Amino acid sequence: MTNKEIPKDYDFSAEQKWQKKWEDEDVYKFMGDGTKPRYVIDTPPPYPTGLLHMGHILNWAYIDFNARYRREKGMDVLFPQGWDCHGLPTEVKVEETHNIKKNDVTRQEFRDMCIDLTHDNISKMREQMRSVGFSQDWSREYITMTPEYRKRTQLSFLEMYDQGLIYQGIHPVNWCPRCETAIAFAEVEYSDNTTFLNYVNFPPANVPEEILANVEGNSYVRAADFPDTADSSVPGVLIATTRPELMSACVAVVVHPDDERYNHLLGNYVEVPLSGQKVKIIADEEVDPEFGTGAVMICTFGDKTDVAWVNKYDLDIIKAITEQGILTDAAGRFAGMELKEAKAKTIEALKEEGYLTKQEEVDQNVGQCWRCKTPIEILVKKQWFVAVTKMIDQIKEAAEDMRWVPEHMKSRLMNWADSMEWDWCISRQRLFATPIPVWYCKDCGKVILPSPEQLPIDPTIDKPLGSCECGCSEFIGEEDVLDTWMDSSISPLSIAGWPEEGFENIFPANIRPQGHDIIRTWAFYTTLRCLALTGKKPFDDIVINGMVFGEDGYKMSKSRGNVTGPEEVISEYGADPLRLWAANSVPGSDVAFDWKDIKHGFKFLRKFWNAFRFVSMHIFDDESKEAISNDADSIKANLNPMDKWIFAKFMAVNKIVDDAYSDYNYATAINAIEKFVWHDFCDEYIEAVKYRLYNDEVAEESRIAAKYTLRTIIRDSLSLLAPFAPFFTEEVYQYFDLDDEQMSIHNTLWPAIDENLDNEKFIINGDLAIKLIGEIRRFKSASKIPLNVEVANVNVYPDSAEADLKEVLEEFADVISGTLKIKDLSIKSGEPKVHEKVIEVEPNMAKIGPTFKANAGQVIGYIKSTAPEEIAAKLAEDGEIAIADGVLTEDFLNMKKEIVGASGEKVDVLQNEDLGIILEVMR
RNA sequence: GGAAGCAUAGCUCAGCUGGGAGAGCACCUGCCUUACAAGCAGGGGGUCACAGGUUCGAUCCCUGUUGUUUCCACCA
Repeated sequence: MTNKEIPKDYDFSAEQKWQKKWEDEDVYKFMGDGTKPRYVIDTPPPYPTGLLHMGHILNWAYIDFNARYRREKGMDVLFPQGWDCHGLPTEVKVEETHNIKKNDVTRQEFRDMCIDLTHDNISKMREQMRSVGFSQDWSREYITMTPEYRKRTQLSFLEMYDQGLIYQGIHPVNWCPRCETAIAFAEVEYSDNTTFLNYVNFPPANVPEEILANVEGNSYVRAADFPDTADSSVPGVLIATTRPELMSACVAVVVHPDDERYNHLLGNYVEVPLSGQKVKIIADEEVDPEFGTGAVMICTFGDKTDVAWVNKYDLDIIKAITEQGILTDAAGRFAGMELKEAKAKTIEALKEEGYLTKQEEVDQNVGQCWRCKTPIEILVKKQWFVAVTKMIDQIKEAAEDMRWVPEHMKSRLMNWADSMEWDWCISRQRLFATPIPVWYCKDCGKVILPSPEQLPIDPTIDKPLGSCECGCSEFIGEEDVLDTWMDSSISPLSIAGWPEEGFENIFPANIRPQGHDIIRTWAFYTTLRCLALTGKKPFDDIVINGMVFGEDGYKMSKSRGNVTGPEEVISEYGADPLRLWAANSVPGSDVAFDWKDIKHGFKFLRKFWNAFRFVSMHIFDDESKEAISNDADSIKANLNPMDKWIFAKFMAVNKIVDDAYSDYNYATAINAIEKFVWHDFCDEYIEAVKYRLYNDEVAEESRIAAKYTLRTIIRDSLSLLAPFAPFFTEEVYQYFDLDDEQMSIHNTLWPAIDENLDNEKFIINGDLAIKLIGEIRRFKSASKIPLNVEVANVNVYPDSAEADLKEVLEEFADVISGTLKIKDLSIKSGEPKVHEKVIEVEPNMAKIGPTFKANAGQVIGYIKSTAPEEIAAKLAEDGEIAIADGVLTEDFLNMKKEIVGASGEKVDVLQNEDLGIILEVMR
């Protein structure tokens, strides 16, 4: 490909060509044959909305960097892609687009529509992922709605049921009246609003003993059993409530045991206004006497505390709300009303009948459905549960055994585990989800499970293989379906092929990348499920990515209008700059999108391209081709000190970048690469090598060594950059002469460290030369001498006290004079004819501190209070100053000197204290 | 109410286990130097939020305060 014209500017429009090449050549194929160490990524299965947003880009960019890096390090990488299909949003979308309600068609028809929509969305997102250059092995794709996946989900249900970890029970559940389904606590989010706290008088009720005897164990007497109506005007207990519409479900009044206002009333009964039941006054420590009136009515159920109290005191349950959020017959005159209406009417009635004494505004934190934002209710329903509370300790242990990046994210999971009070409700009253694989015997009601071979099943359609123990052969299929987290929480098992033989070779995964917003759901549930099903933790490392904010610093949202779509960036700058933006961030922290960063990435690639273009003009000719292919070893013997410098620098950068990639510190990696390529290689090395390429007087060996160095550095730099910029690096790589032209850079290995060139001395020496070059450049710049104009003569006077300095400079003399166009450069011995004057003496804390310890302050005081010249004079005479039980020498000081007087009027004198060098420049 | 993160140059952020602080962008000054002017060379700019403490020495460790973000929480 060397004869090909290399375009003047980098053209990113070829990106898709490379993407196709990679897929055609199966560059990302996971072999799984054990010939290479395996590296398994438990990629998140996104919800198929049909649109990839910046948050996805950030998350997947991290995953892709990691996958590509591990491949370069010789690992067999499994980077699968899954899709978490089931859920309400798709159902809603289907209803919208087909303009139907889910009950207008059969269950199967509705599901089919959901499946079609999901397939469409997946293929859109798959294309977008390709356009960003993500390197999934698409042959390993999984889709949670397919029969194969459902089989696994249902099998996992059966296994956990057999272990007693899944059970059916009557429990309070969080209920979304709009979605008409139970939801898990993890799906409840809280929002602040204000409401009225209503002060309601519960008048005293004198319930006769004989009636109380009939209600033993219960805290309340139904209005029907003791209809005597109390007088609203007689003060009983004043309770404060934000939910007056639930008064009909009140089963007790609770106060703090030490509250003197009420403790004489404990055990007495009061009448609940409007609905008329008589409830007992009981005591509990949880009541805050400071809030409201210090007296609380317990309803079944207004909130989570009610549930706790009902359980604690074994109170009766009055079902006051239907699944649709309508009041039941228990609500008497308010039956059939929606909650909002009932609340208004109740308050009205309380006012009219004289029960309501006061209303005050309070802040409230109300739980709502995370998908539709409808306030949740607590209902008592028969539901399926996973026994989370049995497994808390195991989960915490497993979490301790994982490597969390960043570390502090672990506490989110730990806190969540510790706050777990209820089991995980996994049944949902929806359609588009994995069916719960059970039947009930029509006669005896026994739960009938399918055999594993039968799976997947839909119990509303399929039938059990045999009949029930009781002889009955008619069954009712469970209509409820599973929470979608039941699907996605087996992802690391699914990608490993569980339960098929050999899945242990691919499980646990090496890494779980995910957002911090789903630690309490996905990470938590996955850990739980994998422990239950295999006894093992699901992954070794868990790397958390942050959220993406818009350019204005707020979370990207349509309503705020600060959304930038990835496709917008890609069409303008290509995918690689977008990836570089993602790279330049710290895992776990939130990142703001910024066009400036995109442009910077683009500029870096163009800089790299230009460097390559320059290099390409020299390394693809016959001379270097032949020499390099024939005898690399003898070329290495001829490396000039500048060549050794850039090689040694490269070895150092190689190690830094290698470590950074393996620690997920992508910002460190990209910054190190950029600094090396842009500044060390382009600004310093290329400038210092040009004279060897252009000047015919330079020996051929030197020229070939330069070409070899240029070629190797640029080639190997591509490898460091390849995980970040796969398209760009492939494009450049393909210009190189290859043994196998079809080979992709993404099938090549990480550059090895050359021990002979990994030498810090080369770096130190080269840095010295570069500083000197900079010093003279600065002089030319300040003297308005164009950099390409020749300078007649420069005398260099290295400080004779600095060991080896003269030798090093002599080694670099050619480079220095060649780079700066100095006609005659001499490295002199001895001192120039100038005087030095010490004008400032600064203490060197790094040396004084450890030596003088507690006396350091005294030493510093001396240095600051003594004239610089006096200190210099003493040192010049004795070489040391006795002070504070110690000896102060020049090593402990940073002395700033100035040159006084020059050796001749036509000579400019420069000095560089760092280097210990004085220069005489003759123009 | 509980827990956690963050606070460093005008802006966005780096700063590994304590030894007088860096990058990019922005700004200023030069230069069309045969890869690159969307470039190169040079430059200005910071009591490292505040107050204490440990230490010879703190941007870094400890305590508190303030501000900010996130996660969690039953205040009826």
